[in-house]
Amino acid sequence: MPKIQSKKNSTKKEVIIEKAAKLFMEKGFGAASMRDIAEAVGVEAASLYNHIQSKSEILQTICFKVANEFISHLEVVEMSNETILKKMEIIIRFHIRMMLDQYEYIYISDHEWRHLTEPYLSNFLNQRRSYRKRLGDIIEDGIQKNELKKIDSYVAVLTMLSAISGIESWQRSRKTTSAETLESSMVKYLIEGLKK
Amino acid sequence: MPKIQSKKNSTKKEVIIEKAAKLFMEKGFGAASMRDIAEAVGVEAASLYNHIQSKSEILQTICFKVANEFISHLEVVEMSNETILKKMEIIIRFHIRMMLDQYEYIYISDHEWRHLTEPYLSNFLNQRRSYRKRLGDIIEDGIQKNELKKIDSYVAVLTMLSAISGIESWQRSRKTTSAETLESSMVKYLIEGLKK
DNA sequence: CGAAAAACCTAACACTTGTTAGTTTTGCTT
DNA sequence: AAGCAAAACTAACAAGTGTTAGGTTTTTCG
Repeated sequence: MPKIQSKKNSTKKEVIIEKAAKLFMEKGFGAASMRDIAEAVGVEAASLYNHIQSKSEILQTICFKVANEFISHLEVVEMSNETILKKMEIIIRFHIRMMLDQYEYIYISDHEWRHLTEPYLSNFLNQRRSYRKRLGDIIEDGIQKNELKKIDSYVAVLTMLSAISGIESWQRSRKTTSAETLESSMVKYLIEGLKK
Repeated sequence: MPKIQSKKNSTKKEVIIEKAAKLFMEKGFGAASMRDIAEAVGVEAASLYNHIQSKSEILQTICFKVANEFISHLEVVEMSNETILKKMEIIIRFHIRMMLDQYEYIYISDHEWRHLTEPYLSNFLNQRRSYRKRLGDIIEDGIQKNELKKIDSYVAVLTMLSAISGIESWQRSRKTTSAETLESSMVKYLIEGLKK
């Protein structure tokens, strides 16, 4: 029977990854040491290796967990019977929500993937390229159906995605700008620039 | 008389910073070692210290060079007699151009500033906050003058800036998407979402 | 040329890195 | 209470970190 940890119904491995994520975000993957992570978990560095195989594995877990969530969601949207505009809105909202709910994981997957080692690095980049391609296809579909402004679909995808994933610096002013304001304002900005 | 280096009319210090920038971008500030930088310059690690004071100084130089360029430009735009919409377009175009011309420096200033040490870190963050505030003020001015859509100005600034600074991944597909296409498509996207 | 200055080199420092080995403690099941 | 496995510990490793000291070569310039 799998070992279940005290708090939060989470494995110790999950606790380690969670604490590591926070540190990777604050100091960067390279600058956050195993001893830092161990201290955050409340244990000696060597003890971490009872639960994980390497520092790299932590980064891999985080990056692919995020990638898989986005790909799964995209699959659902692609299959759905919504208008193109609605599809785009759904995707944008999903990205913003992910950013708000799982800020640290998303941040790491966005900024620290460079430190992945092969073959994980290539794998990750392939998945990302494919995701963007499929998003671009949706937009081109929308242009052809005359639902969207005529715009370079690749640039539009990049603009959209980076606009959303750059909300990092918003995080600390959560008090002055609520999540709802952020989401609705951003959707408004990003969608009304697309609508014909 | 100041020492002038062989190629490109640049000081050796500038060469070091240039090479370091490339490495900081590829591997991150923490993972790029002085010995890596030295090798790129074609010299031993210790010799670097004839031209710079520390690894930190390189990062500081890059971050504040970028910050100053943006602030200077903003000052000019603020003083000008353009419409608000035109002002925003000028700023957006400037950001995109900077991204294309000085990709490495901008990338580092955007992503590696976390590794600045005090008091430079606080200083940098203050400058950034002030820049965004002033950009937000322009937008609010535009809303009041009925030139722009009614939108949360802070969210708009963040959306705009992060959309632009996230073009990192575009860099390697320069062949398929020209700089002109990128700039015009992006301006179209970002401006027409603002125009009333 | 000859001297001063600038730039470079080798060697070393004190410290941190990820990780392994071997041992001891913890906590559950019989 | 005994036994067993999981998980913690201490100690150490080889390699890499930024940086300094001191000596040697190269460049500059009168």
